[in-house]
Amino acid sequence: MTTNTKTPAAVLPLNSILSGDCIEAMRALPDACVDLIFADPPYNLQLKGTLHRPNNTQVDACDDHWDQFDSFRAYDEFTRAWLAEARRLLKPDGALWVIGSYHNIFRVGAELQNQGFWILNDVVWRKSNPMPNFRGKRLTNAHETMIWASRDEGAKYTFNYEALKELNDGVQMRSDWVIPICNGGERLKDDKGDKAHPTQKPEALLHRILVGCTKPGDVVLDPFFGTGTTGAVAKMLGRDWIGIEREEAYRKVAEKRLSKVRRFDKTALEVTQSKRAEPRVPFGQLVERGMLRPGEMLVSPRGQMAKVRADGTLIADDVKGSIHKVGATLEGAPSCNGWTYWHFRRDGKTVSIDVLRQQIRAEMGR
Amino acid sequence: MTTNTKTPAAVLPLNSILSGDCIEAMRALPDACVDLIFADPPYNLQLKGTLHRPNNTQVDACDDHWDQFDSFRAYDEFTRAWLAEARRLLKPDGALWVIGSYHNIFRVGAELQNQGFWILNDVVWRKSNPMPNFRGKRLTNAHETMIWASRDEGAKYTFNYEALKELNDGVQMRSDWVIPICNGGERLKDDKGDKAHPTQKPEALLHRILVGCTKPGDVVLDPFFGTGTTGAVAKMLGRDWIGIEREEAYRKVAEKRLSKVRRFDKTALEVTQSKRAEPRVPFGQLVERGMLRPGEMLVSPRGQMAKVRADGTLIADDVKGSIHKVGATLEGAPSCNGWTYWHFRRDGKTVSIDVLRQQIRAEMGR
DNA sequence: CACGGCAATGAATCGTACT
DNA sequence: AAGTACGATTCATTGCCGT
Repeated sequence: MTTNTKTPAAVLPLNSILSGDCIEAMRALPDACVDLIFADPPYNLQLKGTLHRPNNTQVDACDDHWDQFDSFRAYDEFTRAWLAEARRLLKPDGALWVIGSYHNIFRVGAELQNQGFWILNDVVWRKSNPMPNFRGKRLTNAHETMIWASRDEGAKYTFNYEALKELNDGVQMRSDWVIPICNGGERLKDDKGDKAHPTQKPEALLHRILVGCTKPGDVVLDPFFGTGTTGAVAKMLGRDWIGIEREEAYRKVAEKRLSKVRRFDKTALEVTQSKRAEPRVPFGQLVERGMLRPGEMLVSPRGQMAKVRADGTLIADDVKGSIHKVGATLEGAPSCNGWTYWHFRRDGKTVSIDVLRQQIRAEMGR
Repeated sequence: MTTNTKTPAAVLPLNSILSGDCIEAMRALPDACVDLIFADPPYNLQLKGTLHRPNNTQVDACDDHWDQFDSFRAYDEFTRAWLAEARRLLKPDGALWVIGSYHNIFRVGAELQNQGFWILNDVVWRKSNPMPNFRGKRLTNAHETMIWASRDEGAKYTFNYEALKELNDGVQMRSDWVIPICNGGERLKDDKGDKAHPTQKPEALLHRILVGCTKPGDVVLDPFFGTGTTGAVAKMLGRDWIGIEREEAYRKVAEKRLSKVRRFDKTALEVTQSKRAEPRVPFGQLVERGMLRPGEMLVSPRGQMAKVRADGTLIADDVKGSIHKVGATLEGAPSCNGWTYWHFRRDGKTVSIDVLRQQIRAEMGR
């Protein structure tokens, strides 16, 4: 695979399901074309005939250690191949989510790290209604594990912190998510009324992932598309999606499902923004506009004083510099947000200078 | 290492702490001599800079030398070596528990499988009070992962299903356990009042593992003993233990701690064979968390007495069972709400156990 | 003594944009 | 590319101290 077989992004097969083996299908896509990948790979180590040893002989059912080892090796090879393609398709600041159980997740996680992905969190899907352990020989297997990883260490991955915090009743979202398994009306059935897919994931899971880790208009790839939960939620949320699925029966169910999905209206898609996303206002503008006068004194919560200078810096004793630097120095702190630290007096009341910044931002919005 | 270097089990260094490197120390022990291994290996955290809270105080990070590895490869080699020795020390029907975070657990789990261990469950320790994510860049890292594995596939490992079910108030124990982090009076301090060990595990965690996966008189090995939580709980529960710890400071703290631990009395250690119980917040959690101690007496409004047992059941005269069943039997009533019926004494006052349930509910409300 | 306020702290892979 | 400056960011629990 060379990197000069690029296809213009304009011809990406957006919002469609590709048929065929996921590794082959990924090879036909250009480098760095997707923002997020959600992957729910098979974890049956025998993979029902889909797994082959490196010499192309088929792995069959086994229970002794050598065969077990062979089976692990074949699974590792499969994992290495699809993860490498997934990595190639990700934009530099893209990220990957992968879900699995104890049968496969340790192998997937180790290979992720080996390839240079940078794990951001492991997340536990805590099932509120799991299937019990009927034989009483083990604990109820009541969760699955997801790994969230950026393509590279230091990448500027998307994380809508405030949005997830809102989803979680005002406290920051944790790494353990309590979500019911997919059943009831959401569970897709085939013509005979049986479940259409053995491991259909709940839309709530994908909703949280896509709200938290993508922006509207992002491209989301699911190389193990199944009956299309990823595509359905992506469509609802106004994200573009690409699915890959080799089983025709699943593709058919997914096509039908997706044709019925409607995008949420635009205002419903807006999520709470971080302050970081708001425009930067230089402190000097407050002076330029006459909201604060040169020579005026600012005061900190602990009673520290500083004088405003004409160039938008402060001076306190022998300390000069920005509102942040002077605040940090006076507090002996490694850093300080001068906007919330400093206050001024008007009509006998003490007011945060951040109020003035908000006034300017409000004017900019008009 | 040949298999004929066996030492008679009689000379096993039971109930003592071995000093030195865990791999070397394990090599000095005979094949197939322990029933259960609990291992809390270094996590290889790979922390880079310093982290400050929003109030500018610095987070006391785990940056100890013993947690530093040069590369994944070095960590894998370390993992391979200690796991191989652990496997050799296990009896054929023995089992291993290992705890870790996303930094290391995938590598440990994969190597476990490579060596022929058979994973029985992965278990999530959901922390009720984790440290938040201060910069809002990721999800709150609110859990750690444990792997429970038998030495071999098909082994007849110990699993006290009924005991864990009783601990969970009559419903099957799940693979996700909500337990607070270790702090307050349980957290060991050094001479200066600082935490004696950066990563001391809560006794409730070990209590559940040892009640569920060992029998009285079993030998429990902890190759990363630290300040001895495994030994302390093993001693309370009447299990023999062996600890290995290379840091003298930790050994000293552990020795002092263990000298003070007392074994629970015999009736408290008997584990229920029957079925029964039903409600919601498990009474057993009060025991695991140390809110009530095995052997402690409860009293009813009419002065009936009952003793708390390690699996969360009560015993009064010849009546054994849940708080509800014992209450009903003593009253000659068809049923009884044990939560309002039973009381315990603290500081000379009589308090309903329902107060403790409300505390747990408050914790779990999040 | 009870209660409230305030400080301390826990296995953490914890910036970003501009010059 | 590297250096500099801005400025955003926390939850549950324990324990001390003052009223």
